[in-house]
Formats: sequence, C-alpha cells, structure tokens
Amino acid sequence: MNKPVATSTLPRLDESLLSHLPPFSKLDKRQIRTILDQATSRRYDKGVAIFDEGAPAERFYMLLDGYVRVVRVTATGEQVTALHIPAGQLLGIARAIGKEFYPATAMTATESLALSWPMTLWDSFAADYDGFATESYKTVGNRVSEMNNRIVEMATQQVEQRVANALLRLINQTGRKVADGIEIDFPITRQDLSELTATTLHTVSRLLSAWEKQGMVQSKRKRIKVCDPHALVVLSQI
DNA sequence: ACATTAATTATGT
DNA sequence: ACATAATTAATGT
Repeated sequence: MNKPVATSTLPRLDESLLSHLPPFSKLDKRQIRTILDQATSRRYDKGVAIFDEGAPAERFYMLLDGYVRVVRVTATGEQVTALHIPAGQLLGIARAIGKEFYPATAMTATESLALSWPMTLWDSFAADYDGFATESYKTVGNRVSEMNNRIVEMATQQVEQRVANALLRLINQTGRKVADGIEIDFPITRQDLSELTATTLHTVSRLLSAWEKQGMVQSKRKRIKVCDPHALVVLSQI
C-alpha cells in the first residue's frame, strides 16, 4: 500500500494547535511548548492505518485534522467500525486503561494530521500536566459508554432505529452545520453505515431513500446530510 | 422484518 | 474507460 510521507521535519509547531484542546487547555504556553517539542507530526493519506489492532501500544496520538475510524476485524474477517474520532481528540490511549497493545485498528476516514508521542511519556504527562489525566479518562469513558449503547441497540432495537441512532451519533460527533441541515463531515458509504449498524448496505440504501423522500435527510455519493434531526430522534425511539 | 442475490444505473478518477 | 457506489426488484428465511 502507499506509505504516507513523514513530515516530522516541519519548521515548528504552533502552540495554538493544542492550547484550546481539552487535555491541554489548562496549561501555559511554556508547558505546551515542551509538549510540542516532544511530539512527532505526521500526515496520513485517506484510508491508511495509524496503528493496528494487537500491535504494541508504543505511541499515543492527538488528531489535529481529519477523521479516524476505530475498526475491529471479526473472526470471519469482516470489518466492524467501533466508533469515529473527530479532530481534537486523543487516540491510541490504550495506556489510560492499562493496555500494552492497541485494542483496535485506527484507520483514517479522510486525509488526516496527527501529533504523536512515545507512550513512555504518558505517565509524566498525567503527572505533570493539570487536567490531562482527567480529560483522557473522560474521553475513554465517553467512548466506552458509546460502545455500550451500540451493543444495547444491536440487541434490542430494529434496523431502522439502529440506523437512525447511528446517524444521530455521527452528526453529534462529526457533524458540520450547513445551510439546511447538518452534514457528516467525512465521506461515508452505505456500506460503512451498514457495518456500524450490523445490517446490509441495501437496507441502509432503502432507508436513506425513504427518509430522503420524507425530507429528513439528503445524500449524494459518500455524503449524508441530516435536515431534520428531531424526526430521526422520534424515529429512533419507536 | 429483515437478508440475499442479482441486475441496473450513477458517479468519480 | 474503468472501478466503485448506489438503487431497485425479486426472492428467500
């Protein structure tokens, strides 16, 4: 496959990249400077793995631009997307839950830019920087509860509700407000949605077509826009 | 209530 | 022109 080109020789990283992000927002300029000086910056093409499931968790990452999907591969070889991570969030933070290996693969959904640090710095970050540990645990907690919700949905809800919920989550996490609705900010196919909701791309296609006729969504190839989120909420709670 | 199969059409490089 | 994505209808469990 195509290997992304390392760009660790960038002139200098600007403090404003991190200063407003939750794990770092309580830190002063000097602290952020030392953090940045230890970071490696790298660009990733769309559709490449930042790290692989089962690999030793050697680094942790801050996604600065783009979107990443956390993917697991089942015994039968199918890909299952566990969740999507938008820019501004940490990823590969296995260490926060005491894991030595990455529990899933992180694939870029778009061209992305991420900073990374060796995992050996994790403990000193947590110890030295106010708010870093608590914010990291928050994001871990949020992701765990989100995955739990998905599992409950799978077991209890019907396909239409699951797809509606998946769409709602996507626009909450990665939605971009546009003129007449909220658009999912990265390319997503019917196939992707079907993997998120454990159904088929055909069913997703049919649902989206039906919803489009009712004016709740609009979609082109790889682009989905939700025009009436509330209608989806209603649908998801039947 | 949904999946599967297959055929057809649309869309992006 | 080609591959990939999306739709649609028919059939199966």
